Amino acid sequence: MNIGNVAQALDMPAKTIRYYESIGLVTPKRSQNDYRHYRPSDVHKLGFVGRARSLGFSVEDCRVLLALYEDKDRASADVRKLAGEHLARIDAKLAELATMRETLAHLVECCAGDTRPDCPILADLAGAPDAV
Amino acid sequence: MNIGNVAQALDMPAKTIRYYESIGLVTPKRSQNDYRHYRPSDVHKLGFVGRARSLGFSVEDCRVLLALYEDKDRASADVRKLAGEHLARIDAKLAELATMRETLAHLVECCAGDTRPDCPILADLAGAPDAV
DNA sequence: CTTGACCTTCCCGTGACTGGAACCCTTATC
DNA sequence: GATAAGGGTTCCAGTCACGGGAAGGTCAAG
Repeated sequence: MNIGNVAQALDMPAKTIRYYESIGLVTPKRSQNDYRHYRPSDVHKLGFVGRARSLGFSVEDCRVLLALYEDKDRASADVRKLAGEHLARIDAKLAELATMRETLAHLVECCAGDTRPDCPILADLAGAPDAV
Repeated sequence: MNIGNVAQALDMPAKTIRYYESIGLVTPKRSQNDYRHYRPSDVHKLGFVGRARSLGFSVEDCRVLLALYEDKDRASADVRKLAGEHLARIDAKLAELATMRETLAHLVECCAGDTRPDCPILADLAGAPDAV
């Protein structure tokens, strides 16, 4: 398969696939005309990476996950550790975003949102300590 | 105030403050020795930006918010619109993260995490359709 | 006078791509 | 045979919001 077909099949930009090759993540063979030639196993790996990315794993995590996937003697504990750490990061991010959301939602609610200039959002950002 | 004092007072890296100047966000005067000299109003603006950033606003949003803050004839609706859009982005991100978290937490739970190689996390990433 | 803590500018690196330029290969059509 | 469309290739620059670190100027204390 050429890069375009792979891109279409996996719904992944060709640019991204080339990027993954540039960092040595999935390296296809080349045809005589220098086109990238993806075998089914390459396509499979790219799909793997795509799914891991959609779960929020970093590309470097994907590299490790791929290596574990290829290693038939892996310990599942290694995978779970990686995934658990990632889960913790997600939870931290969720908590951070939830806090932001609370504050922001409250401020938006309190703002009249009309033609008058008075605005509790700006007042808060300016450092007013009046927690309404 | 010199940049170091401001950095300490606002708990904001000096590098960040210099960066804000480099993009024209908060521009201090200079002393004779070419040191940056921050007046109280500059410090206030930096604090404003810091709080807006901590609510997740982009630096460009901060620029707009600062302009609105300085404009005594602003309409609060403009501020609320900006904040509302940002709130929507946060909600979208929250939803995305929550979905990730669900999937990941489920997979982590299902993984034995021992010395055996069998791992539902890898199986899922590999594209196995067995939703346990 | 020297030491150490500041400050300055400048440039490179981050993560994970995306956009675009300039150019090559293949196939179909006129 | 020329040409145009639609692939592919490389490389370079930009994104966002800084952070690290080098090379050097300035200032207050001992």
